[in-house]
Amino acid sequence: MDEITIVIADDHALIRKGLVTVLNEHSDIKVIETENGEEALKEIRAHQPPIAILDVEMPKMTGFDVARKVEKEGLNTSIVFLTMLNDESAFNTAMDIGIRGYVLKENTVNEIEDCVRRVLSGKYYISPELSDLLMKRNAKASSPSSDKDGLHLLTPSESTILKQISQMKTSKEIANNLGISIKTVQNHRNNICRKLDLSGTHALLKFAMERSEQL
Amino acid sequence: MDEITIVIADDHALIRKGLVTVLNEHSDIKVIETENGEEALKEIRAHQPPIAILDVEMPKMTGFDVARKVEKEGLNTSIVFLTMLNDESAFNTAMDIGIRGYVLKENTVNEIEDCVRRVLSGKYYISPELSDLLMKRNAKASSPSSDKDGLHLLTPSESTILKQISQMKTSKEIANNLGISIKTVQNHRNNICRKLDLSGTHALLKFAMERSEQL
DNA sequence: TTGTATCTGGGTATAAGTACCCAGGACACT
DNA sequence: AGTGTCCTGGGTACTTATACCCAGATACAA
Repeated sequence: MDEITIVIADDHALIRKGLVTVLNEHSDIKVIETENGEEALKEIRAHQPPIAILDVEMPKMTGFDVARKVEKEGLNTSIVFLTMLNDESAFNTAMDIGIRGYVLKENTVNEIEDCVRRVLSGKYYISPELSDLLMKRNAKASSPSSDKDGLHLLTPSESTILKQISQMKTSKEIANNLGISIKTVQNHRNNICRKLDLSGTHALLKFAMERSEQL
Repeated sequence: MDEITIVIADDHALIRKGLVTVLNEHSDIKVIETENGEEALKEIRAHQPPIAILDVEMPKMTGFDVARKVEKEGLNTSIVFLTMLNDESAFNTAMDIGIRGYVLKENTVNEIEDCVRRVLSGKYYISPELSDLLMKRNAKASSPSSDKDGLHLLTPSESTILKQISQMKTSKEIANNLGISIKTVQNHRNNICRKLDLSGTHALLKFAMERSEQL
């Protein structure tokens, strides 16, 4: 099997030591130690490891800062947070960024292996202590149907077309489906953009896909 | 401290034995053993314990059947499922019923105490193995995710760019984020299209958005 | 009737994505 | 030293989407 590189970052030497010890029990894992966010980001950029385990509270750059950078640059590295704090807003922020693992330091030794294995296979690992935070998010994410956007001011034709846009159909395809001119469809698109106050490249497509379930 | 009653239900004597042993380490817990769903429901009705730990696969009534009854009758008992199966639809059904804990049998010994403690204090406990199922629930209609496409033949740069495409970033934005030329990004896009055998308008964008979870 | 909304099409312009062409430099492997 | 891959850029073309302009037809209400 190929050797796996893992970048770890924590400003406490003792915790780094523990992490390295646990991870090194697997001969196919190579650990790169760093002790602050800047170093971590540098190593992640250089090696693009499949996983980076980051302390949240670090000097120079926090784990959040690093994770946002990694996400923004689209680096091919899954981020796992390691933290002492069971904090709801921090957790939610982490989930929004797209963190793949969230482990509390209290039970690191038992969980870290599981976590790494699962994240490596493309899954998530959230410490059970955070299950109820996850449930809360879950509840929030499924419930809101707030119609605070201007969907209601769309005409029937516009709604029909918006629905098809959300299915990633092109104007040409929509025109064929509806038996009308491409130009008409394009005009409708433009009107929808104005009504919904959308501008920019693919803004409409983006909007349509995000709300595809409400259409 | 008041004594706590816990009803457990499992048709395997060995598992019952193990559960009782673990729970009895706390002198303030009184365990009521049952070996099928009907018995369990009867005991739950009679004692209304704060927690009942139910095997999912049981004769007479399954754990699901019992949980639905408990929920429907408004009994004051939190249900924890204990199961061998890491099954998505079963998990989702359990969450819809309102189960408070979901523990896989593989790691019961280590987790069951935590689980009981957390559920007793009104929280949830979901085995970390199920974290990604929980994540999927608030993400939308997850795809089959049978990853047999050519994602593996993408180079690191291509993967990086594909990830950003899935976030609906334009080539110009991606170029800015990565500090390279728009032309380079466009070339990468084209190469990705060829490798993944994609053709047609916005085929790449479509692909990227559909697989955004796997990137 | 007049006015408004809606659907329908056309024109024009710019920005972005797809689809090819090309070449130099960096790096690893033989 | 050569081979190959990868990243990097440039050129060209065609298609599509956004963003405006315009006008005729229909239907409905003041």
